[in-house]
Amino acid sequence: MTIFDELKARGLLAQLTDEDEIKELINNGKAVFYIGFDPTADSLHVGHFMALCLMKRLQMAGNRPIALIGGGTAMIGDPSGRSDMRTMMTVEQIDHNCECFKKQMSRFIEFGEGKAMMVNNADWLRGLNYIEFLREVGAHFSVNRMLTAECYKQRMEKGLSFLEFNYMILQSYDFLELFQRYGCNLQFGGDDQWSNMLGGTELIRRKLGKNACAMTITLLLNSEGKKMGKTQKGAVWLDPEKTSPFEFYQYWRNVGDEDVLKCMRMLTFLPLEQIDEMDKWEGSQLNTAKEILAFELTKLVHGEEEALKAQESAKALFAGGGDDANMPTYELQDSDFLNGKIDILGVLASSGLCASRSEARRAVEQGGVTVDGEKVADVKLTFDPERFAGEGMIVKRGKKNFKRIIKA
RNA sequence: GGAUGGGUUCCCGAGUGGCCAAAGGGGACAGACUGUAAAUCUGCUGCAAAUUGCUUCGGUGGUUCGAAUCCACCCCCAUCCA
Repeated sequence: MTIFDELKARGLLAQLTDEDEIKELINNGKAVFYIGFDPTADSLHVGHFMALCLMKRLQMAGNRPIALIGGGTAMIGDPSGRSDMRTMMTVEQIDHNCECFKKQMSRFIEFGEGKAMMVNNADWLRGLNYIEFLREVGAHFSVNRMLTAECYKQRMEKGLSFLEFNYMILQSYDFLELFQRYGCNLQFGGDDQWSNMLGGTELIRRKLGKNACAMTITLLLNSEGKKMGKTQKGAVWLDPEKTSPFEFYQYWRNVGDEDVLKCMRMLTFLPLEQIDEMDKWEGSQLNTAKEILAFELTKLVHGEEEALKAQESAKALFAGGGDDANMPTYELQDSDFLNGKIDILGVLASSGLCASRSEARRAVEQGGVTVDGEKVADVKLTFDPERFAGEGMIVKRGKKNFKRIIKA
C-alpha cells in the first residue's frame, strides 16, 4: 500500500490542490513539505499531535518534513475558525512558547542533517519592511478575493481587524520563503487552513511562475461535530505537567463509541488490517478498543512506561484490584489545616478535586464524594493530620476524579 | 467624524428603581440507569465562618433610604453614512 493510499484509508485527507501530483510526490519521497505551528500556548496539544504523526508517516515514506514554528505569525493571530480576536501575546511569551514547542517536537520527530528541519518564521517575518513588503507581496493579493475566503466569512459578522486580515498574506509568504530557501513544494495543515494555504500556492505561482501544492488534514471531530482534544478544563495537552499521562489516558478511554475507530485510524500507527478487524466489534466489546486506543496514544506521547502506569491506575480505580501505586497524589500543607484540623471541604478544595469549598459542599451534598470507598454524608466531617500519614486516604469526587491525599 | 443598535454570570439570552445572586436555554458538574460509551430521568451551577454575610450585570463618578435598571463622562462592539 502506498503512503498516499494509507493516508486516504485512514481518513486523514481532506482537500488537495492536485491529487495526482501530490500522490506522485509523496509516494516517491520527492516531497519537501511543511506544516506550520503557531505557538499560542506553552505546550502542544492533540491537534498538533495529529500533524506530527502525519509528518512522521511521510518521513517514513522518504519525504522531508519541515516543522515551521510561527514565531512571526503568532504576532498576528490566525482568525481562521475563530469568532473573536485572539488575545495579543507579548514577544517574550511567544518566544517562550517557541522554545517549549521545539522541545516537545524533537521528542516525536527526528531533526538533523538530512532529516527533518525546524525553522521559525520569526526569522524572516519580524524584520520585514512594511512598504517593501506591500509592493513585493501585497500587490499579488486581491482584497475582493480574500474576502470571499471561508476563513473570513464568519468574521464578517463579528468583526475582523486589519491585523488579523493580514494573517493569510503572511502565511502565504512563509510558503514562498520556504519554497525558495529549501525547495519546499508541499504544505500540509488543518482543514481550517485551506484558504491560507491556497494563498501560498497562488503567491508562488504569481511571483515565480512555479507550481506548489497544498493539502489539508481532516480535523478530528467527534460524532457531534465538535473538535476533539478539548475538555471543560481546556485542551488535552501533550505536556505531562499540564495534562498528566493518566488524564491523557482517561480522555481517550472515554471517547464515545462512534468515535473510537476513527481515532484509531487517524491517530495510531496500528496496521489498518488490525483496525479493520476491530471495526466489527460492537457494544461493550468496544471497551477493549478504547483501552487499546488509550494505551497506544499514551505510549506514543508519554512512552510505554507511563502508558502502563496509567493503565494500571485505571484498572485499580474502575475494575477494582490492580496496582493503585500510580494514583495522582496531593500532599497537604500545614497551611491547609485550621487549628490542627481539616474538614472534608478543605481536602476537596485544596487538592484541586473541587474548585471551591462551595463546589465541594455541593459535591458532598449530592452524594458524590467518597473517602476510602465510603460515601461522605456529612459536610462537616473533619480529620486530624494523623489520618493522612503513611498511605493517606483516597478521596473520590464523582466517578472519575480521585486523588490520594497524604501529609508529609 | 456622523447616525443607529448594543456590552448581563462559562456561553446564548431575559430583566429597564426594591419581590435580583439575577428568568429561560445550552454546557459543565453530581446522582439513578449502564459498559469508565450514548440516550434518558433527577439534582445542581458566584464566593464564604452558610436560615446569614460578602462580591458581581463594560469602566468611573453621581442621583436615591435603595441601582443591572435613572443621570454624566469615558471605553469597547456591530450596522449604515463619510
